[in-house]
Amino acid sequence: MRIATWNVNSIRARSRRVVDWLVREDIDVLAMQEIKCKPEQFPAEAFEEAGYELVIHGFSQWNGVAFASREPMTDVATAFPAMPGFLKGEEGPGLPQEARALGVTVGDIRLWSLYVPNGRSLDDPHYVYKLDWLARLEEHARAELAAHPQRAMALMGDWNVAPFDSDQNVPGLVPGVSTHISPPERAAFHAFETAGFTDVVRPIVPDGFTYWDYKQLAFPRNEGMRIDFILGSPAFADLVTDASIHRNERKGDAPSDHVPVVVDLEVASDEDDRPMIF
DNA sequence: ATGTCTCAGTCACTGAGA
Repeated sequence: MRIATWNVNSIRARSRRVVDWLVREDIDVLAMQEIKCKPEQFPAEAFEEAGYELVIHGFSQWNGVAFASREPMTDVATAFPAMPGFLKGEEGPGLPQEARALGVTVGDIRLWSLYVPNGRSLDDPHYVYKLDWLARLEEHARAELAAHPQRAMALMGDWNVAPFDSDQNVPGLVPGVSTHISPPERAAFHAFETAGFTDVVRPIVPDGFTYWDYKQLAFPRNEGMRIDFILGSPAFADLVTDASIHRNERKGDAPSDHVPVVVDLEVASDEDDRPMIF
């Protein structure tokens, strides 16, 4: 079974490219972020014709998360418990939640598609929101693991954090000013490891970025960041047989600014179960 | 030089977000 995560940066602008990649790479489940549309605007036909079911969560032209899967998805959640909201110019509790988290169950595996808030700058309310959002997510992940210690569960998406210095090569990033590299963000990310969730890709793919800005020839200069991750519970990590970062998806016509991250699991899919007929 | 990309709102641009 192959599971992937991809910040697609508008699915309407990229449906052909995404579906072609899914088919070419034989992906069973894709977690998408930044679909940038409402469910009724999602280009569903292209996915369905290729054999994928969809679960879509989007409110507007901003954010938005979705799953495409060859196998049925159940137990859909459009937020995790106590997920903070945000509204520019407003503060305090009770702000509207954004479309940044989507949970589904495929087979026995619990999967989350996550689009962590950007943070914007260290003195912006969005940065407080980002840290709070990550802390509440970590609380949920920790509670889920305590309740179901044997369960395979993955937190996959655009984390908007470069956890290590080697995870970014962006001249404009300034320590003490820029988001994505600040100690509180990195601590919020590493808290998931303390909670029992490990980056299942890095041991197999130790190097490489997952995002390059459109500006300033960032991709040809390889001025990118590694900010898209798949964190797995112990049971999920035990299933992983391989992983890959699909750097080539940053090339060619109309790419997203992020590339897909893939894990292979030793789980029999329906396809594998089908008897061979000669 | 925030030098790109995407979408909304409104109709050739600007604003917002990343």
